[in-house]
Amino acid sequence: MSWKEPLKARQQIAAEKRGAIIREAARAFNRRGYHGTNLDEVAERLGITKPALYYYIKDKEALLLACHEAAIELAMDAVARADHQGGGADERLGNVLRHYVRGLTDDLRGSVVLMEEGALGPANLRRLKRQRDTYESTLRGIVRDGMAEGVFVPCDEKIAVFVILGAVNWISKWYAAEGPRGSEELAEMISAQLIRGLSAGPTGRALLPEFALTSEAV
Amino acid sequence: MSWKEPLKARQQIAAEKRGAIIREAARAFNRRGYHGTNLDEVAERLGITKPALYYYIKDKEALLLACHEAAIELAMDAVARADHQGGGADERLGNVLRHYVRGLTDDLRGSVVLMEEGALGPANLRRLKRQRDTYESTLRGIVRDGMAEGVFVPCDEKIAVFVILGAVNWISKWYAAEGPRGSEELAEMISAQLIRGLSAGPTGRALLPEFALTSEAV
Amino acid sequence: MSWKEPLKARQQIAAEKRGAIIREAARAFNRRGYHGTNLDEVAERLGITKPALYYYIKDKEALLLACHEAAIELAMDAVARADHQGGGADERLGNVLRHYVRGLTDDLRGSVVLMEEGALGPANLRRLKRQRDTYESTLRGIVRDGMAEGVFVPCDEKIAVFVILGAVNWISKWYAAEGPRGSEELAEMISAQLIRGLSAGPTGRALLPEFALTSEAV
Amino acid sequence: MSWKEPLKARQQIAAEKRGAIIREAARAFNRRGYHGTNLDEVAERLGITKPALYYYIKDKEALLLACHEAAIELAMDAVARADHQGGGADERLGNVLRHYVRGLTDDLRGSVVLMEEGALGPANLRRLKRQRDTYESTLRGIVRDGMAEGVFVPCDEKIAVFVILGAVNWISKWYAAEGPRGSEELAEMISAQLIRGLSAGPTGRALLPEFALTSEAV
DNA sequence: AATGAATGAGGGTTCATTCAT
DNA sequence: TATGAATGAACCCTCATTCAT
Repeated sequence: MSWKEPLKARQQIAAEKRGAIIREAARAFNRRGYHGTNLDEVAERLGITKPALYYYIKDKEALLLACHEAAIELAMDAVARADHQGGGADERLGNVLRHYVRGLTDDLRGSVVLMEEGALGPANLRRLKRQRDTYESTLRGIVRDGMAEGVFVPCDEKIAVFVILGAVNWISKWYAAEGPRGSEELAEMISAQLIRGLSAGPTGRALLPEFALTSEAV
Repeated sequence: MSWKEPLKARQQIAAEKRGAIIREAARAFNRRGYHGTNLDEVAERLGITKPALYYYIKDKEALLLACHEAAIELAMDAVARADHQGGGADERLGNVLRHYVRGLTDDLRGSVVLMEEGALGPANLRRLKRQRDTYESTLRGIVRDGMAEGVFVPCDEKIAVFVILGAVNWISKWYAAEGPRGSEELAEMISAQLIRGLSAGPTGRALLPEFALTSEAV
Repeated sequence: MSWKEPLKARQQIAAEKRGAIIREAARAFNRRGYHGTNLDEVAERLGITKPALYYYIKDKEALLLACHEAAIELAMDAVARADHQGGGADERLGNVLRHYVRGLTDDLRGSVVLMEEGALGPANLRRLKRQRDTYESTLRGIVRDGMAEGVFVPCDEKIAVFVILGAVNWISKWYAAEGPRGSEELAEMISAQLIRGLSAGPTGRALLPEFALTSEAV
Repeated sequence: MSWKEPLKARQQIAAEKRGAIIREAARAFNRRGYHGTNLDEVAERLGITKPALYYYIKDKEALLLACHEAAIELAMDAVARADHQGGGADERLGNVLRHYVRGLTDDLRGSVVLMEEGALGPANLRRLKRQRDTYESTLRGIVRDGMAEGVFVPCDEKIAVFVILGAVNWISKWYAAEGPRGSEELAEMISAQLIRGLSAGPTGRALLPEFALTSEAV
C-alpha cells in the first residue's frame, strides 16, 4: 500500500513478540514463582535465547511488572464491561467475575497476581498496590451496594471480597486448557458459586436460569 | 528425678527449636516464595546463624517439606474433627473449613500450599501430591454427599472444591494477626460464605443462627 | 594470655586478608583498569575463589572505593608528615613527594588514582572528588607559598600541580619492584626533578646536597 | 569535472567519518577506559547506530589500535619537527614537548596512551611497544645529550623521561578545552616546567624570554 | 551505507551448603 | 551446639559482534 507498510508491520511484529514474552513469563511466574523462574527457560520456550529477551524488556522485574499490569488491566476491564451491562449488584458482580474468569482462562493474560514480597522494587510496588487497592475497593463497593439492595447477605465486605479474589486468583493453579470444561462454562460455574455465597434470597438459580440447566447436567 | 530427665528436656528443647524454625520458614516462604526466601533471613529472625539451621534440618527442601506436611496435617486434622462432630454434609463441610481456617490463622502453620512448582524434588512431590489428592477427594466426597442429600446445589464437585480451596489458601496472603477480626470470627465468616455458595436451600443463616447476628453487627 | 586472644587473632587475620585483597585489587585495577579487571583473576592470585572475596567486600565498587581511600590516605599522610618536618615551601613539597613516592613504591598501597568515569556511583564519586580536591588544594597552597617566598618560579599553581601529580601517578605504570632502584632512591630522584621544575634559584642541588652526589653517581 | 570526482569525494567522506569515529572513541577510552567504554555510546554520540561502526572499523580493538597509532604518530611527529628546528638538547626537548602538548590539546588525538593492559592482542601489543620504546629511547637520547652538553643536570635518563611522560600523559585527565588556558600557552607552561626540572644552569627563563613575561603575567 | 534483531561469551553477585573449630 | 569462613553452582545482565534486509 504505502512505503510505511513494512515499518508498521515490523513494529507490530515486535509488539506481538513482546506480548508473547509477557504471556510466557506470566505462565512461568505463576507456576514457579518469580524467583523460581529463570529467564533461560522462558526464552527457550519461546525459541529464542535469553539475551534476546533483553531486546524487548529492560529487566526481569520489568517483565513481572508488565505481567501485573496485564492482570490489573484485565480486572479493570472486567469491571468496566460489567458496569456497561448494568443490572443489580448481584448481576454486576457476577458479570465482573464471568468476564474476569473468561479472560483469565482464555488468554492466560494477567494470571500473575500472586505477589511475592521482595520481587518488585519499592516504586513499582507502591504503584501496583495503589491500582490493586482501587480494584478491590470497587469490588467492595459492589458488595456494599448488594447489601443495601438486600440482594446480598450482610457481611464484612472486605473479607467477602478477599474470599472471592482468592477463589478466582487460584484458578491459574489448577486450570488446564485441555480440561473438559470450556472457559465460558467455567466462568459461569465459578461466578455462580461465588455470587451464591453472598446472595440473600433463594439461591442464585433465579439469576442464571439458562445456566442452571447446564449446571445440573454436569 | 532420674538421669534421663535432662536428656528428655534436651530433646524437647531441640524439637521446639525445630518447630520454631519450621514456623518461621513457613512465614517466609509464604511471603517471599520458596526461592525468594534465603536462609540467612530466616536464621536472623530466629536469632541464630545460618549454619545453625543445618543442625536441625537437612535441607532447604526438607524445610519446605516440613511446612507442607504441617499444612496437610492441619487439613486432615480438620477433616477428622469434623467427621467426629457428624451432621449433614453442609454442616460437616462447614466444620472442616472452620477448623482449618482457625488452625491457619492461629498458628500460621501450613500456610504454604505447594505454590511453586519445581521447589520439591520428584519423590517428595509425588508423596505430597498423593496426600493432597486424598484430601481433595475427601472434600469432593462431602460435596457429593451434600448434593445427594439435597442440601447442596447440583454442581461440578471438582470445581466447587477448587473454588473453596482457592479462597482458603489465599487467606495467608491477606490475613494479619493484628487485624480487627479474631481467628474464630474469621473462620465463621469465611466458612459461612463458602458453604452458602453451595447450599441449595435458603441461605446458610439457618445453620449458624448465633453467628448471623454478630455478622449483621459488624 | 587471655580468653579473648583467639578472637582478636581472628579479627586481625580477617583484617589482614581484607588488606591483601585491597592491595591485590589495586594492583589489578591499576594495570588493567577497573572494567578490565575481573574478580576471578584477583581471587585466583590470592589463592581463593571469587565468592570468598564477597565475604570481605560488598562489591566490586566497594573494592575500588577502598583502593581510592587508601590512595588518598597515603597522600594525606605524606602531607601531614611533611608539615611536621617543616621547612621552606620547596623543602615541604619535596618532602611530600618523597613520602608519597616511597609509600607508593613500598607497599603498592593506593596506587589507584586513575579515575575511570562511570566506575564509582555518584555518591562515592562526589565524596572522593571532594577529598581529592582538598588534597590538590593543599599542594597548590604549598606552591603558592613557594612563589611568595621566592623559592618557586612564578607559575600557574594549578597547572604546576597537575604536572607534578601526573608524573607521580604515572609511576605505577612503570615501576617494578625488582628494578635496580630502591624505593628510597627513586623517591629522591623523582622529587628532586619535580621540585627543580618549580625552583626559582640555582638548581635544586643546594637543597639536597647529599643527594646530588648520589644522583651524579648513577 | 570527471566521473571520478564523486568517487573521490565518497572516499574522502568515508575517511573523515572514520577519523571522527576514532576521535570520539579516543575521547571515550580516555574517560571511561577501554573496557568501560561501550560502542553504543560512541555510536550514539556520533549520531549513528552501533552496527554502522562496523562498516568503518573491524573491531573494538582495531579502534583502540588506531587511537594508539594516532598518539604515536603525534609523538613521532613532535620529535621530527623538533629535530628540524635544531638547537641544544634543552631546546630540542622543549620543542618536542611543546609540539606534543599542543597536538594533544588541539585535536585531543592520541590521548590514550596504553593505559590498560590486556586490551590489545599480543601481536598489536608487541608492535606498539616497539614503537613506544623507540620513542622513549629517542627522548632518553636527548636527555643524555643534554647531560653531555652540560645543560641538563646529571640524572638517570630513564627515570627522568618517565617523569616527563607521566606529566604529559596525564594531561588528558584534567585538560578541558573550555578552560582559561589556550593550548599554546599550556604547552609553553608545561614544557617550561619539565625542562626546568632537568636544567643544570639558572632556570629556564633564559630559554624562553618572551614567554617568561607572559608566565609572570598569569 | 545503515539498521533491527539476535547471539555467545563473559562477568558480577547471590546463596545453599559444607567444614574445621 | 554453634560459628566463621569458604565454595560451587546458578542466574541476571551486558556487550561486542554478526546477519538479513
